[in-house]
Amino acid sequence: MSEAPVRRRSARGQGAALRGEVLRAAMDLLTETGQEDAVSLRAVAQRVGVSVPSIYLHFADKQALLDAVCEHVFEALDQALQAAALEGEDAFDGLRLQGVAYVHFALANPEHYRIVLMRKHEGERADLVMASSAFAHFVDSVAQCVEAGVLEGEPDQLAMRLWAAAHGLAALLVAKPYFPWPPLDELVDSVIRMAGIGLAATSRLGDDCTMADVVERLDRLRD
Amino acid sequence: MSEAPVRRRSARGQGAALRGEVLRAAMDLLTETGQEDAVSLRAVAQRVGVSVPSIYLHFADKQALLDAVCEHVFEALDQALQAAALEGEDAFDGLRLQGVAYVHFALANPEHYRIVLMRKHEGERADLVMASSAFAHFVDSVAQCVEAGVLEGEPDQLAMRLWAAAHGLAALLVAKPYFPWPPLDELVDSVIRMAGIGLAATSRLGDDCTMADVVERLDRLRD
DNA sequence: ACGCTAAGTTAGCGATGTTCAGTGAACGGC
DNA sequence: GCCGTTCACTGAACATCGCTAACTTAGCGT
Repeated sequence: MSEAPVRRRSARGQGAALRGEVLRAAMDLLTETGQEDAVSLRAVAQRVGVSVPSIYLHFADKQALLDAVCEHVFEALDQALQAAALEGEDAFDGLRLQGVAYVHFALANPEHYRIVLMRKHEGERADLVMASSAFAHFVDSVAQCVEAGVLEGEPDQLAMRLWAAAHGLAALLVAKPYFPWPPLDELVDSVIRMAGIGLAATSRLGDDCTMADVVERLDRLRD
Repeated sequence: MSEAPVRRRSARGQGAALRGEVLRAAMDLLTETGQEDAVSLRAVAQRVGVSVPSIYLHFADKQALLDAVCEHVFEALDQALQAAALEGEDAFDGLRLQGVAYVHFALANPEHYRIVLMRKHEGERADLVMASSAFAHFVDSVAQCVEAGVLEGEPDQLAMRLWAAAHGLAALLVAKPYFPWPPLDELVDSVIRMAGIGLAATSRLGDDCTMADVVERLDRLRD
């Protein structure tokens, strides 16, 4: 139960080395246990082979440690999205693939995703999302679709709407894993398409047309 | 600070009365403080004027108490959605209004919403969502749209997709209140319309058409 | 060898969820 | 009128949590 790795004290200038070890221990603990409250400072300290207060030499408090974890997660998410975007046949298809990749990322790292995006972040720590390049890159992708004429409007506003849809599915799947969901791939695909096509339609047809109006127009497309 | 209401012990057969008082105290504490961790068993007990272990006479553990709170919240949400549905001009418009009402409910009861829908519920406690009549009623509303020919497919599947979109926006607004959101009413309206119209389009045009395909068709509707 | 300081520890505080043994009042039976 | 049982509830304690203050140890320059 109790592995005491007997960590050697860092050399004189290398005090910051502990920071990296603590961070990695926290991330590993999170992925292994799969539940946030298993990541106690005592558990992290023991895994590193160090005493608890030593963590405070490099992180202001537990939340700061979790924030650092989140930063790493956001970078990984950013890379996943950028990789997905490149696979698309065109800009709009790239958007779709990013949506799918987004949900899959959340499913692959549920506890990380929860900490980053399902916790209440307020005040100074709130801009973690904005500070990440992931959101900025996604807005860029949306802007490409606007330039291509597929979407119309302000890219950041459009991006938020798509983000909401993707996050909704991701968050529900993470929070309610035992809900009787249909086969995942189908569900993800359908929700992402719904959002993409819905955004294209609403942004191009104007925001003031009624929903019934649009449905009527859809009828004419039937043939 | 410390109000000790000196609660009188319940009469012989009325032991269950305490359950109601504890439940109400927990709900009030949640709405007043606005943060979940302010609802400690000691805080609840003190507010009721009773000792801590007495709570365990009526709730298996703290989570059971929170579950009971959630049950009440779901009932209120159900009523809000049903009231909103009646305002719609038709079934599809009723769906839209339910979406708007859903997000507004979350914004009005952010901490309750978080506990119910943004926490991990697993195992036996997972069916809290399914057990609530709110979801069933919403599926009924979707079914009416299917019967009216506005949507096509299995109502419960369609309902999940709309739920995902609405929840996504609600969850983001609750979790990131300091994010630079655009004006709320516009945002909510646009996301709900995106989902509704997107679902109508994807369900009627078939799931296998490409997104670019649909966009091309939308172009023809321009005039 | 000495001193300074970086690097880390020991001990402890208050708060949390939870459990166990016990207490006092109300009721039924005799 | 007394007794035993049961109901409603309490006091004290445990383990764990985040966090802090005060202390110790190891390594560098001189």
